Amino acid sequence: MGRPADPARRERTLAQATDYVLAHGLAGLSLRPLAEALDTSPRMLLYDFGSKQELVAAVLAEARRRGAVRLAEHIPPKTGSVQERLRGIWEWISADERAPFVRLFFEVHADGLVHPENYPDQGEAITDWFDTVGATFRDVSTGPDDTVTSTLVMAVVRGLLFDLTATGDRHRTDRALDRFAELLNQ
Amino acid sequence: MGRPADPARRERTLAQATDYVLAHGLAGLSLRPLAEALDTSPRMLLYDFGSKQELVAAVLAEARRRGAVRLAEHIPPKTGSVQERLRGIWEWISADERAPFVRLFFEVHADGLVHPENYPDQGEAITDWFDTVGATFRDVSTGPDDTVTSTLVMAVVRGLLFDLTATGDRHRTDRALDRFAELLNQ
DNA sequence: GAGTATATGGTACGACTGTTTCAATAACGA
DNA sequence: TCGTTATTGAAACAGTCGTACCATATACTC
Repeated sequence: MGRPADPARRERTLAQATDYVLAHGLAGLSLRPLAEALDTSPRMLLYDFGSKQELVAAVLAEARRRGAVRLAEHIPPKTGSVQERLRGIWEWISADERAPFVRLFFEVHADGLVHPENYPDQGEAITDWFDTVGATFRDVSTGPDDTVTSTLVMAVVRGLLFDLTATGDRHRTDRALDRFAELLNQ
Repeated sequence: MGRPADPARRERTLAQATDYVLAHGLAGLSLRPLAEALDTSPRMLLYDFGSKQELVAAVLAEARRRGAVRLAEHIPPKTGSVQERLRGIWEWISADERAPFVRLFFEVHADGLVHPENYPDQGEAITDWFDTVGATFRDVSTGPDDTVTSTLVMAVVRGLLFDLTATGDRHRTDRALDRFAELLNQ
């Protein structure tokens, strides 16, 4: 008996908080401004999530979940040349719409380097994509469980994303990716 | 007349502060703990640097200066194969001794994505190395002012550094670099 | 209605932040 | 010694932070 719990509220708050973090970043996140933007109170945020740390963990999990869904929607077809598939991934992940995700991705990585204890599953964020990427570039892989090709492809993508977000030079980064595609194809 | 100024104190403090930031990171930097570790006071830090923001700017400039010096000392020789030169750069920059620099590098980049106004010369941190890298890999460049090869090489290095710092998997990242060297050599 | 569990608002605590203010000290030239 | 400038200490200011406490309101069963 008693008033029934409303789990939907927590989920709604989590979704909005994730939007907020994607828009404003993780670094300066503070409960009071966040609560105000979400039309709630710090009191309720702690009531639903226990502590700021748990709230952040939930937000990051939700962001990762969203990213995985979008990636699944965009799995490049196995048809086409290596260049086409690589360009497909690059164009998708380097598009302006993905900028908030990319920014949060870099932010979490940097924070994890200073406070590794807060990110016990940081390695997964890297290796999670290997199955997908490895399957996509099976024809240029060295074998069935070739993690090296996936590692290199993702390193190029992340490294160029790093460059692009820092310099904004899309032309140069696009051409560098094309160059890599050519090398990979030989 | 009057007591003579002591510019050496500011430089000494700057050097120690740079050590501290390299050791502890930029994110949680606070004047009081910093001052205590440097055996001085917040009062003196502001006296010498004006504000925390200017202090941070000075520390980052100093860190960049140190990095440039170390890189200059380690310019890989133009002799040897592409693999050897690439491995030389990778082994140097991915060594444990460089970890504080790498960490600060990623931290500054991430913070710059959230607060671009604080890092007006962020692009330089990327393009600065192009002359050196381009000269080192002139034999695999497409021309005298080929920025694409430099961009790609540095992207691979940064991307693999990202992977290595997140997963700690040195074997896999080392092999990925070798794979890239093979591709580049053809 | 009573009983009960969930959901909130308001407020204050203790710790921290960068920075300022005021005063005192130290080292020089004259 | 005196004037002058550089240096330094102690304390306070105004703000923010995450969080805890206490009361109250709400929605349900019986």
